[in-house]
Order: sequence, then structure tokens, then C-alpha cells
Amino acid sequence: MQYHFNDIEAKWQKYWAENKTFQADNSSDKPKYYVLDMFPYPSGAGLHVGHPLGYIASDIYARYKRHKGFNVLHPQGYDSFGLPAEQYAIQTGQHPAVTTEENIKTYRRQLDQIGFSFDWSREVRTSDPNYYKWTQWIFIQLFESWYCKHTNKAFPIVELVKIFALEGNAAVEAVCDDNVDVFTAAQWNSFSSIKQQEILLQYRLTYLAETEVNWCPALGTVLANDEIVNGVSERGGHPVLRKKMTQWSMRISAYAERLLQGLDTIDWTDSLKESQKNWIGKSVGASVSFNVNNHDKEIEVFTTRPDTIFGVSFMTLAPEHELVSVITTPEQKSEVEAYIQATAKRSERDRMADVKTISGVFTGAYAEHPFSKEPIPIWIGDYVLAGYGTGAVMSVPCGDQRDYDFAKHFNIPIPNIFEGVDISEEAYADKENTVIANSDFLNGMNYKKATKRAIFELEQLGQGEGKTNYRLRDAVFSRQRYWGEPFPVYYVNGMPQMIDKAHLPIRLPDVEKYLPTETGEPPLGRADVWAWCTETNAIVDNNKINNKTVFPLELNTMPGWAGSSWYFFRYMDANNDQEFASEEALKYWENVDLYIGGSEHATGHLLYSRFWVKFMKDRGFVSVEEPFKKLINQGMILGTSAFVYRLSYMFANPREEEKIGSRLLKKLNNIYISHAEFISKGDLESNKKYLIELKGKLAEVAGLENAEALENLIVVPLPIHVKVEYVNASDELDIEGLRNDGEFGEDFKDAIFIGEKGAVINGGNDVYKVGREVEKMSKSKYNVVNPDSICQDYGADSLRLYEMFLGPLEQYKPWNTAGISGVHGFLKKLWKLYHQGDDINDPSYYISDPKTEGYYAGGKVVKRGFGVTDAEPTKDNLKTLHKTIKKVEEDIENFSFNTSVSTFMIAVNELTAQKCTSRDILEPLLVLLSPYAPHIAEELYSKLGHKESISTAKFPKFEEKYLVESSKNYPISFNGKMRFTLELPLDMSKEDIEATVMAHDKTKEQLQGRTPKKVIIVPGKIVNIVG
RNA sequence: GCUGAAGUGGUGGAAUUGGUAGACACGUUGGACUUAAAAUCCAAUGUCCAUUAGGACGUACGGGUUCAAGUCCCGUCUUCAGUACCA
Repeated sequence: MQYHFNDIEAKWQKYWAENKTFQADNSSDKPKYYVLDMFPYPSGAGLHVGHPLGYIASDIYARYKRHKGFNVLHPQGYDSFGLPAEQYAIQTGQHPAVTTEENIKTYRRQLDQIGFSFDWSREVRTSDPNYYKWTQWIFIQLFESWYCKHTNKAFPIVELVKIFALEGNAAVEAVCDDNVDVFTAAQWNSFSSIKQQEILLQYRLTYLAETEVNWCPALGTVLANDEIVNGVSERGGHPVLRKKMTQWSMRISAYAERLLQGLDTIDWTDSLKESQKNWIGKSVGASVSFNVNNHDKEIEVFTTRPDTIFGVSFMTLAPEHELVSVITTPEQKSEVEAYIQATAKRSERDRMADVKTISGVFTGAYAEHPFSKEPIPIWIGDYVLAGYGTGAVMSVPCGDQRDYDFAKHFNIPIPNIFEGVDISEEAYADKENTVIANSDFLNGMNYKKATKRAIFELEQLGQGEGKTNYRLRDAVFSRQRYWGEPFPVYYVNGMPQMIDKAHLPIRLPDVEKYLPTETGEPPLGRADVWAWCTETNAIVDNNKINNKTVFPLELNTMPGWAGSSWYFFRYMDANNDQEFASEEALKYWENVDLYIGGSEHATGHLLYSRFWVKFMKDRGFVSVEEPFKKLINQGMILGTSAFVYRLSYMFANPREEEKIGSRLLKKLNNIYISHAEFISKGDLESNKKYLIELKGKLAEVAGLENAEALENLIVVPLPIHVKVEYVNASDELDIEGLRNDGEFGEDFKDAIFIGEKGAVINGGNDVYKVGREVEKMSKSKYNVVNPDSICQDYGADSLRLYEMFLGPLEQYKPWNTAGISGVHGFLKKLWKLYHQGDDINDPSYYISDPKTEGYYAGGKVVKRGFGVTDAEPTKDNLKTLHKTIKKVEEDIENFSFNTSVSTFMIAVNELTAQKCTSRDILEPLLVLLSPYAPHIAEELYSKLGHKESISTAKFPKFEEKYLVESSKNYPISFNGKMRFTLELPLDMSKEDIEATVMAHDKTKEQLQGRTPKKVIIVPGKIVNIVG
């Protein structure tokens, strides 16, 4: 009875789909458990073996929790808005919805064949209007809300309007724009509607603002900082400019403190929490304003050390600071301007990498110390960043190393304000053990006291206050793209108006092309039917715009993170068209218990979702404060790229080029050498050596009579990616396959390959070995391994087990198909373990090969078939089973899936050796295995006579009593080195152990007459004899 | 620079509290079965010395604590990831 995995897997996948085995109920007596994967973006390339890693882990956990008696929600969907589909649309004219639909079909097919226990009845797609209707609705709620600092909560904006009408804004503690003017109730009531709307926009949680953005003209869109690599766009490598634009922003800064505090309440890894903490970047200190001498200007700075205010000996402004041009004296003007220009040329990366160089220029201007009234020189320096704080610092060289270095470099005095501290070599930044000196009223105080006093005195002067600064900036929410959620917004007199919930969704309009317009408007600017009629509440033709009843609609779309910031709630009630999810569903499922995904979302998706959830909680839409209770980052599966090495050459002497004809050059350009043929890549000396050896060959290969022509040629092997499918396990290249591959065109048609032995390959005389390197899987690197062929050749259960067996879930690891035979072999052994019967009544039984499907006994072929019996399990059987239960359960709880695969292998090896056929052992073993290899588990479980899916079976209970041992094989060590082992009863006393061990022949042999100094006995563990 | 993670056979990786380092696999070698191959099964496999018995050395490197260290402490190096010259 052979293990026909393809048939078995197809059978059970069909069974699960037809019986809706994994459909979750929104009510149950069982406790709930919500397991979620970060949903994929359905790219055109389909799934590769890296994608399922996290899905397999979460599926194992979800199935395990079902066995443990939980009502499990385990959904899946697609983050289906995104730039790649739009890029493809621009190139081909295909509507992104069409390609997205096709891609999703591929994804679904690929996901289904791996046997995930997803509840597909709850599928969500962010690009589906029935979904983005609610994304638009949440946007409207953000627009209709403001944040009260006093109660630390968001409230409806109508309540703010009431306050304004009653008492003005003077007493309102809200998170708002910096430049809000104070007004009274009377003033508010006298304002025009437009003026009122303008003011409210300064308070709304989503607002329009002029922001400086990274504008990429070639892509026609704004890019996030992390979409820019080395000053050009990550996608396509186009140049990027800074540009001011009016865009929607999200007032995420209002939630900075709660986002920080909330981290303590969730079970995430420390490294992830650390990234979010750094991203939020809280620092507590004070803002201080310095008057500029001879100008009616103030420079405001933020400092974390107001206690060191008397140590200020200069100030530094960022070169971009707005006051620089105002205060610079005529004498310093040319120098300052030159410095500003030089700084502007340097990229941020440059400035960052070059920490050691100290540069700066004196502006010629002075500020006044708030207390001592001494003049303080004002400098500019590029170590001060315009984007952080106020773009200016008060420099205290004795307490800050950067200030110290700057002062030393420019011979600025370094006053010491710390008692008994030597600052002749470096600054003293330790604030815990300082006593302030030379600081007037702060003398003799420690850091804490001095800080408090300094802030108090500054407040008295009206020149400062205590302040907490966050690095977290408000998030830009507009994208100049087509394939994203349209805003439910139209404009009346330039003021944004929200469309009522009843008329949502606002669907994406059709456009002819997906590019920005010639005038630089977003792609929606191309739509002909993109105006809002307030009478019919419908989208109408643009030429009906009269700005009385018909108004223009917003042309931007929302960013990728809009849809992914709340999708986990939609799964709870995915088909609800009245609400984003019903109150009952939200109450029942609460939030995600376990979230698995890549660490690349640490500061994007994971921060924005937390922000939206906190907002939704404030407004009473949901009842939870955090979206994801526990989060695990799965590591990436890397590809092993294959390289061939094209000889690229250059001439030490340019005239040489003429000596060699162009025909020859073409040939030279087409020679590939095997990996072992060279040792070092770019190093000239070894190249020369290599060249001498190669020269004869080149002359021969290139058909050159006169090898001297190659005299001054410098040869460098240039690595080129080739498809990994043309390389076998021994790194040998299938040259014919490569030559005939259409995708490479003529590239390799006439190529000459020099093999391992150094001969030109012609037929089977030599082999060509590729070079290998581990890299991220990507289409362009030709190193993508597709799960389809693995499912075909080994089965989904093998794939699942193998991906887990590869190593710890969180770790980055290269994919290597060679190892899959190990887990596949295990499944075959498992199958065999259940088919030890000799003569069976299995109707599906057939025999085509007596050697694999039966065995010889007494010269006869004995048929082999399903053979689980009711035999009483032996002590050894029970021990193996319970050892396995214990380990597997611990492993799953610790997400250590790789070790439980080993445990299964050990169990099957042991039970096979024990010739175990007992149902009492083999049935619970299947339940243990079923989260990992569900298909084979279902098949064998049904063969055991069960009519229900194994997913309903209870997880076996571990019983300690089967593992209790009466004896222990003690390792006997001498001076810490294990020499032999000795089987002794566990209840033996220390004294008896010592006596037995000391009397042993081997002990005497080891000691050779010496008397041991000491004998260490740890009962149940070890014996160590010292001496 | 800073922060975080890591470094163990030819390879992927085990070793949860300090207690027999290398589980489980892959690969390799040898053998059985076969006309042959595949499949399956058996054996060996950290390195070095030794015919065997056995021994020496071994968890990036250098020290230390301990009866005992992959595990704890100090220092150094390397790799990967994140990042912000954050006042």
C-alpha cells in the first residue's frame, strides 16, 4: 500500500472545502482564539516558497488551538491595492483590477494546494469597493474628530464646535497645528463659514496641509523615505526631489504617548518594541527661547538638559534654519552662504556616514543668555538637523560630546559646570551622578532638582517651559496614484467636504491612462466622470461642475497602509454591508491573539494599525486598545542564486584594442568560465596570474593565431545570474537548457563555456560549475523556487514539514531543496507504520510491486496493508507516545516548530523499531501530527474508522506516569570529562552511588591508584570524580 | 556611531534551569536486495593520533568563575538586521 500523497491531498482539500470544516462561528461556548497572518500583496510572480513559511506556522497554531478546544478564527485575504499593479497598468493599459483578479486566482490556487485551514468565507480584499467603503468611512470619522489632550482621547468635532461657540478656543487643550490663533466665542460666531472650516481643519485628526514631500517625477508620485534608496526611487531608480504639496495628513502625533505606553501591554519581541520606541522617539526636557541681540527675533531650542543652561557657550542652528539669513552679519555672509550650499549638496546618507568630520560657520550674530545676559555666539553646523526639534540647539560643550568636539574644533570656550569632574579630554554626559556648579541659583543641585528649578525660573522669565518632544511626525496620507482608495471628499470653495456614509463607496473612476496628467495632477485628473452632485448625491460628468451644486472630487488616493490598518476587524464580520463589523462580532473576537508576519512592517503597518485602533476605541467603534496581542516575526527564506562568469576584459594599453579585430572581440565577450576556474574576483595581481594561465586557452578559443595580441588584456570574471532550475545539486550547469531558454534571448546561444578542467565544453567532456550566493528571492535574480513543483513532487505535507524543519521560525535561512527528501522519507515511514498488516480487507488495496508494497517471508510475497490493531500498548509504546505529546505541546507553545518535526521522526523511528500496531498509540499520534501534516493525518484517521475530520479530535493528554523511570544511565566523569556510563537505580542514595561507582573496575582503571579529592554526585544527573 | 540578534561538524540545525556537545535530517562512504536503476533496508561519518584498546583536541577568538561552561562574567573579532549626529 503505497503513500499516494497527490490523491490523498486532493481528496482532503476537497473534503474541507465541501464540508466548510474551518468556517468559524461568531458565537460559541468554546473560548475564542484569533490567529492572523499579514495578508499578502498579490503580485504577478505568484507565491514562492518564502511566502508560506509564516502561513504554515500560523496554520499549525490554529489547528493546534482547535484540537485544544478553542473556537478559532483563522482568515486570509489580500492587500490588493498597490504600486506594482499600477505600474503594470501603465505599461500594458490593462486595468489593475483585472490583473489583480488574475493574480489573486493564482494565489488562491497556490494557497489551497498547501492545505491551509483558512476560513475563506471571510476573505477580504482591500481593493474591493465593499471593503474600501469602510476604509473611506473610517477616514470620514477621523476628519470628524479632534484630540483632547486633557482627557487623552479623541472626540467628535461637533463637540469642539460647541465649545468654540460658547467659550472660544483659549481654554481648549487639543492636539492641533502650531500656528492656531486664539479667538473668543464672539469672534468664532462672527467668522465666515470658510474661516470656521479653516480653523477646524487645524484640529481635525486628518487634515490638509502643505507638506514637503519626496516627489518622484518619473513615477508621478510621492514616495516614503524607505522607498528611496541612495537618493533615487527603490522601484526603477528614478531621481527624487523635495517638493511642497497640499496633502492629507494623519495626526498620529496625538497618539505618540499612548502608542509608547501601549507597548508595555502587548507580547511582542523586544527588538520590535525597541524599533517602535525609537520611531516615536520621546524625549523629556524643556523648550527655551533665546533673544537675538540687535534683532527683534527669538531662537527657540529644545533641550533635555535644562539643568546645564549655565554651561551654554554657543548656539548652533541647522544650515536650513529660517533665521540664518536674517541674523548673519555682512562680514560672515559669504562664508555662511558657501557653507549652506555645500551642505545642501550632501545627501543625508553622506552626512550620516561622515560623523567624524566637524564643520560649521559663525554667523557673526549673538544671542542673549536668559539668566546671565551674556552674549552667546550663534553658529551654524550640519550636525544640527532641520527636521528634528526646532532645528536649533543650545550647545553645552561640557555635557554633550558633539558640542564638545565642535567647541574644541573652533576654539570656543568650554565652561565647566560640574563639580569635581574633569572635562579636559571629553564631555561628561552622565546626568545621574552630577552636582551642578558655576551656575548661579542651580549650584549644588543634582540633575533632577536643577532641571525642575531651571524650568521654573525660565517660566518666570517667560522664556521657556517644560516640554516633551517626540520624533514621530504626522503621517502624509495622500498618494498621487490611481490604484488606491479614492477619498470620499469634494471641494467647495477650496474647503474639503465629506460625502455622507449613505453614498459610500465612492468607486474608482475609469481613466484612459494610469499616468499623472500633463499638468502634473494625479491620474484621477484624467477621469471625465469625477464630480460630486450634491442634489443627486452621485458622481457625475466633470463638465457639470458649477461649484454651486456640482463640485470637483479629490484627485489623490489613499496610501497602501490605509486598507491594512483595520482589516483584522473586517474578518470578524466580512460580509456585513451595514457596518464594518457588527458590535457582537467585534465584542466576541476582540483583537488578534496571534499575529505572524515579516519584521519589515515594524514601524509602518504595525504603528499605523495601532494608531487607528486607538482612535476607533476612543470613538467607541471598537472595544480594544491594541490590535495584536502577540506578534511573531517570521524570518525570510532566501534563495540560492546561481552565477555564470562572463569574461570581461579591458586593455592596459588602448592601442591594443586595434590589434584584435572586432570579430574576435565579440567572441571574447562571449566566454564563460567555470566557478573553480578563478579564485579572486577584482584583484589585479591574481588576475595577472590567472591571465597567464588562461591566455593560451583564450587564443585557442578565440581562434587567434597570435597570442601576443592578448598581452595587455586584463581579464575580470563578471558574475551573471542564471536560472536556478538549470543547476543540479552538484552546482553543475545544464548548458543546453540555458542556451535554448527564450527568456535570455541570444545571450547564451553561441557562448563558449570553459569547464572545471579548463577545457572548452563540447559534449560531455567537462562540466561547468556555477557559483552560488544566498540572496533575497527575486524574479530578477532567477533564484525563485515555486511551491507548486514541490507540492507536485513531494506533496503539501512534505512542504509544510520541510519549511518548519528548516530552522527556527524567526531566523533568516536559505532555501535548499536537497533536504526535502528527509521529511518526505519520514512521511513514507509513517505511512508504513500504519500498514504493517499482513492480510487485509482494505478494498483500495492493490499491489503492483511486491518489493515496495509487501515483503518477502519464507520465500513468499506477503501482502501488506492497513494494519492497526487493538493490541495492548507496551510500556515502551506508551513512553514514546507520551514523550512525544509532552515535547510537541511545549514546542508549539514556544513556536519551536523545527524541533517538533524532529520529535515526530524520533517517535516514528522508535515505534517502527518496537513494531507497534496498537490503536491506543497510533491514533493519538495522528492528532499530534495533524497540525503539521493534516492530509496524511486525515487519511489515516479515516482509515481508523472515523467519519469526522481529525480537526475535531481532542489533543491527547500527557500523562507523567508513563515517563517515570526506575533507573538512570549515569554519566561518570573524571575532572569534568565523561568516561563511561553506568546504569543505576534512581532511588539509590548518594552514598550508595558513590560506593558503587568507586568499586567499579572502570573507575579503578581511570584513577590508576590515585585517591580522588572529591566526588560530586548530583542524583538523577551526573557523577563527577575530581582528582 | 548607536541599538538589537547571532557565530556549534562538509550542510540545515539540536542541546528550555550550568550536568554525557553535535539530537533529528541532508550529504558522503561502504554493504544488502536487483540483470540494472529507482525505491527500501543495514552500517560508518566532528578533527587528529592509534592495528585494536584507547587517547588528545574541539561550540568565532583571548581570559575568568565553577567539581562541571555552547550556556555565566570580562575583553576582542566577524556577520546580519534596524537606525536618529535626536539636542
